[in-house]
This record gives sequence, C-alpha cells and structure tokens, in this order.
Amino acid sequence: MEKELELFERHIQHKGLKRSNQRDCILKTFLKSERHLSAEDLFHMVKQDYPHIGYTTVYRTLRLIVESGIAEVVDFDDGVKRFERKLGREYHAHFICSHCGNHFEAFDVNIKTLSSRLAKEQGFLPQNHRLEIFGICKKCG
Amino acid sequence: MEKELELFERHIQHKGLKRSNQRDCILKTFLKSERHLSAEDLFHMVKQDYPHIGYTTVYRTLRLIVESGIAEVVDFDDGVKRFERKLGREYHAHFICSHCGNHFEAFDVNIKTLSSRLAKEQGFLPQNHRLEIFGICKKCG
DNA sequence: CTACTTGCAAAGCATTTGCCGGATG
DNA sequence: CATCCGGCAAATGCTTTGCAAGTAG
Repeated sequence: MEKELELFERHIQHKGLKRSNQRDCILKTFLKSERHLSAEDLFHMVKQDYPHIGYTTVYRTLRLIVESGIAEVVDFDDGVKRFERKLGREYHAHFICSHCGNHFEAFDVNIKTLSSRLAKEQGFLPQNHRLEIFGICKKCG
Repeated sequence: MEKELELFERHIQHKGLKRSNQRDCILKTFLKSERHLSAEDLFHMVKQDYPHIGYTTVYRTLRLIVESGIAEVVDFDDGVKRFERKLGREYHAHFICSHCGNHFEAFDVNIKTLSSRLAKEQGFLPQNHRLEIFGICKKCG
C-alpha cells in the first residue's frame, strides 16, 4: 500500500494537481478492496464515507490511478470496465465462465515468460499483458 | 470460407431465422476483410454494396456471426469492440502499441498449450482464450 | 489569490430496442 | 399469410465534459 500511495503522490505532483480527501479515500478504498472492481462498485463503497460523492469524481480518480501505474483495466466482455491492482501481479490469468459469468484467476510464472519472449521476438517493448480464458467453470461443468 | 458459411446457415436454421441478402453480404464482407474490424468499419464497407444499410443490421448480424462461432470479440481498450475470425486462429497473441495505437499479432503454439494447461489445473473447460500484450512497438520505441 | 477540485446536470459515444412497412418461405 | 427482416429514430447504459461554487497550498 505504501508503494501505491507514493506512486499516486508522484503522479499528482508530476501533473501539477492537488490531493484531496476524496481522492485519498477513493484510492484507499480501492486498495483495501477485492479484485476486479467496476467504477460503480467503487462508487457505492466510497459513498459510505462520502455520501455526496459523485460518479464523476470516482471516474476521474480511477483515471489517475491507472495513469499512476497502480491499477489496470480488465474486460470480461459484459460492457463494464473493471479495475485491478497491478503491482506484483504480472503472472496471472483470468478465467471467465461463459455460463455463470463468474471469474477467478490463477498465477503462473510462465505467463510472463511467454509474453516476454513473444514481445522480444517482435521487437516490441512490453509494458503489460493480459491473458483471459473463457469457458465453463467447475461448478457449471 | 465454406466452413463459415455452413456454420452460419446452421445457426440461422437452429434459431428458426431466415437468410437475407444483407446478412449474406455482411458475412461475406466480413470474411473477405482484414482482421480486427469494428462494427463501424464493417458498416462502411457494406455500405458500398448496400447504400441503405443501417448500423442496426450490421450489429445484429455481427451478433449472429459471433453466436455461430465464426468470429470473436477483441478489445484494445479504446472503447470500440472489434471482431476477428476465429477458425484456425487459436495460437495468436495481440500486440497493442500504447503510443501509436496500432496493433498486430503473432502466432505461437505455446499460447494454446499454456492456456490449456492452466485451465486443466483449475478444472476449467476452456472454450476460448485471449492474450493481449500492451507496450511500445518497433516504430515508436 | 490563483488554480485545481467537486458534484450536479447535460452531453457523448457505441450499441440496442421499438416500431412498422417490406420481404421471405 | 404468418413470421421474420431492415432501417429509421429513439432509447439505453457506461463514461466524460461544462459549469459554478468550494477548497488547497
């Protein structure tokens, strides 16, 4: 969490912006939460501390969070963007069940290895990668 | 192309729907085209044959195409869904340049192998997978 | 004090739905 | 001739922007 706060601070400074209680609250709520939050999820969580918070502020802060390198966007093809913490999570794949819509993840070091090798072969400088696997989960199968 | 037409026919039949010149034209245009078409791209291409075509019909037919198993959705985080042919293309990764926005792909048999192994470990029945790598391309690097 | 932030309301954008004349089998 | 199709216009749902009052440094 320290690392993330520092990244956020640095990004805010770098863009000549200011911190605020709302931004801090949104960031901390995001960091405390489970994975795969939508803007709406986060909005409702923050609303408990800031009843007057608006979607606007949540969206704007999420943008800052992504720009800071703290989080990244994931997409499960249901029309909603979700956000997840990035740091130290480079080795995981997302599983999305096409029957119940639930998703979970799995870690495997080879995901990073494979992405890095492919990128190198293409003369591409990789910053980030996503592996999503769609199918039927244990419960639905 | 034969294989895809058959899949489409079967899906149409199965749902008790009818074929039409527009649907055939949209499907054939899609199949003839390059990869990674947005609905808008396809709309403009089909408009050359059917000046009165509407977005609606393109969207509805794209849905049928995806349902038939002919194509799948890819997402480059720019707010637009893109569609690409599915058959025989299980071994590729997408590279998206975060500077110029261009994208290309690379084939590697290990992508499928890795996805299948991970899914097996999770008791998950995989139907489909996506590997997207974001970063800086050769030109922009 | 100046510039940034907030949150409401309104706009924007890709996509979907309602409707009804028109086509298909 | 019952049912599905096609395309316009309107609606939808997520996300962004404009604006005027409020706040940070």
